[in-house]
Amino acid sequence: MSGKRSLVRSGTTVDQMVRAIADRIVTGYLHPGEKLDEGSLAARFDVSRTPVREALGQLSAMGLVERRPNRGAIVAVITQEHLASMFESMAELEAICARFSAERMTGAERRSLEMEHQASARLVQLGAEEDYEYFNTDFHSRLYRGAHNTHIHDLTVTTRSRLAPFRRAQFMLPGRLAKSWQEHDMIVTAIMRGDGVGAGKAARDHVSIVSEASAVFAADDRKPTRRDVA
Amino acid sequence: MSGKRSLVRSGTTVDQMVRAIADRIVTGYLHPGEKLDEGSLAARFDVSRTPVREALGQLSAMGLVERRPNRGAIVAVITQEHLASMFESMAELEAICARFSAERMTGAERRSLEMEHQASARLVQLGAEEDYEYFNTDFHSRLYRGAHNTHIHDLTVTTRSRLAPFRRAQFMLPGRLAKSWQEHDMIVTAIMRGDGVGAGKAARDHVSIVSEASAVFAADDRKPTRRDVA
DNA sequence: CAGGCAAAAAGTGCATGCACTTGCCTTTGG
DNA sequence: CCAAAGGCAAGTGCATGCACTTTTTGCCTG
Repeated sequence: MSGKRSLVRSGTTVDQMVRAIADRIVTGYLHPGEKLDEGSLAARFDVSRTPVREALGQLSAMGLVERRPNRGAIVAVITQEHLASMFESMAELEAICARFSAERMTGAERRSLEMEHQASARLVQLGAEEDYEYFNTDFHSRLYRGAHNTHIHDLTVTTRSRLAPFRRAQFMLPGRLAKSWQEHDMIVTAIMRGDGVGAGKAARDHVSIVSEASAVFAADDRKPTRRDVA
Repeated sequence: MSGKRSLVRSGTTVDQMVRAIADRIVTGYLHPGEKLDEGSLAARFDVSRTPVREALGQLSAMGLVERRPNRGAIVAVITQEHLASMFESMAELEAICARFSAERMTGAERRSLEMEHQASARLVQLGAEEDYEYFNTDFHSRLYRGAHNTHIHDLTVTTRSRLAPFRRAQFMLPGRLAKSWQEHDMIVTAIMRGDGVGAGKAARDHVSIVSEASAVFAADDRKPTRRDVA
């Protein structure tokens, strides 16, 4: 290939590739079932096929990509059933995190959780979709960290990221901000009074509702739109 | 490298390498912190470094291996804290599986679970450690499958395999077979009567007890024994 | 004799090359 | 006109080579 690398590299090239491709999958820029040609990807990112191959291997280990021996890689196709199972798992994982958070969060964690949560009420009033989404991610991250269990944290984060492409559906639901805030409020309240069971239940319900919304949209999202490269 | 491959290959070479190395880690043949030199591994399995590198990348994505850029790979070192978090997660995951199993297992699944469980009582009487261990694995697999949730199933299986090296400790505990059987019995009974909450609780306790036993042994398991290669 | 430095050795990271597999398209015999 | 065969192009899988980074070694100096 030519001489210069276009991107400034922070980690290794392979890491960059993993992040770049994973990002494109998670954000829905690459669609399930879409072919991932090593050569094209290599050219696209101006690296050789070797790091691309390694990246695809890792993504395949993470479940974001499917690899058929000798037949190339595609963005992992998620069946309706598997999607449902992931949402259900997510609900359970969030429930665990919320329960543990209620039992284990430090005083500082609790205060900061509640403060941020109260502050976010303003975003709801303003209807600031995007800002609220940002807060929402942060809110859930707090629950995951608050569980004080690194492994659950990891499982939850990766499951959540795998669901990301299917969550954007809920954006369109009317009144979802207010509803989401209400549900968060249930969780926060339970956590503040140290009610693990209540927090878990509230968190599970919260995810379940998102899940139902997303599943509806996901169902007719099967158009094979290709938007490959510049 | 020379010409012949020593092993008969079922999948791709990389897959073989992943399995081979993962197996050596999970079975404890390779110790946490042990250096994984690409060249040596390549020579050991008679392949070039390329597939070894890819395998290490995937294992790193799975968390079995740690990779420091430019500084090689080592078998993932699991801190006491992370180990505890994995056991705790395992307890929760098993609880979910048991709960779902109680609610969702088909008639056939329930019958076969109970039959096998009853049959295993004989292994306890005989003190057939190894056979019981085999049954035990099968028993838990049934719970994971019985949950009818592929994602939870996957999370549980991979977490379990990551804990495998630390579970062998419990082998030495006296009277553990009978105790384990009793605990299984609690789970089975709850499942048979469709008591999800009860099954979950019983499963959680079951794992917690194993966890405590293992943690004790794991604590003084830090000797850096090397048994590299032939 | 410890500390530090430089050169060599070891080992990683990526690019490239080639053999092989797969999919497709053409051709040919029925 | 269809089906099987064959060949071609595209693409994957692995080996090898080289540049670069880290680690080690051996020597020198204070």
